[in-house]
Amino acid sequence: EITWNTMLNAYICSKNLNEARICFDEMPQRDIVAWTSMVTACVNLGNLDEAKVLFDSMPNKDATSWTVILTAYARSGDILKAHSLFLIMPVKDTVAWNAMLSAFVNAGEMDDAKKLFDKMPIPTTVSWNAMVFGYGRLGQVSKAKEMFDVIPRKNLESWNAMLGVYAQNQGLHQARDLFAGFTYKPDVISWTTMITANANVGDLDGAKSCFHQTPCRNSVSWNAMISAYTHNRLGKEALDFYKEMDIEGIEVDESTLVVVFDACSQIGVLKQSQIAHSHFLNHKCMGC
RNA sequence: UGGCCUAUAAUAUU
Repeated sequence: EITWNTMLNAYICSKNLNEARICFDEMPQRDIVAWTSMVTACVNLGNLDEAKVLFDSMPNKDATSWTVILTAYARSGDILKAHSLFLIMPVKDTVAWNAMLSAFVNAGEMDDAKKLFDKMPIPTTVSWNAMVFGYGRLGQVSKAKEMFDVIPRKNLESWNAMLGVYAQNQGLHQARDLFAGFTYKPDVISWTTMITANANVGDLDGAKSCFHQTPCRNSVSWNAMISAYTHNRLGKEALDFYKEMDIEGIEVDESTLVVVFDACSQIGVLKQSQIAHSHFLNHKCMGC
């Protein structure tokens, strides 16, 4: 049963829904995990309607399966549907509460989010983190900070979330202070956030310094640095950085292409075509 | 073996 599920997941991971479905149909017995995996697969491939049909035909459902479909509707923008699913699901565990909370948060509905948060039987660090993030999104930095300050057991994500609030609201000095007081070793996300915090107020030297201090730099670090330049209308510097990325053999992703395209629009036509050419070559090798 | 929070880009909202 577990090996069947492992096989099913292998098909799902390779985005091979048809094979997954055949595997699913041929399984001697389909447990709740197999059903939920299939629903998740449909959701992840953007097929919400099919996911709902599958969900409705599940012989039994637990909090996990309800949460999958709830989150799917929330992400599709149908917050009302998500909420009605939340109301009718028979057993709500902490993850389900957090999923509904994030649904409100991502919709920018912080009043609803706060009401739900206050009603949560067992708020977790994830719940507080979501609230911090949500206030920050709306530019309510002080509210975010008040929430952050009362998180009983902060994890690294809590610190990163608060750092992100400052970064997105032009609070470079506050970001620096917070960063200096981290009780965890900053990870690549913390550092990328610091790059953005600097870039958002035009401090490119600061951004570059953070970039160079980043341990285990990944594509996102590079993308952040390239866009630091483009946001400050420095297309040439952005493209120089991209070339460096290319030389270092860092994997280019869709964000890289978008950012570099932006940089191209800031420079001359001749260079644009050269860059476009090398992008094309890189693009052909992606996703292998 | 399946579901929730934090980084870069775009989009939407402001």
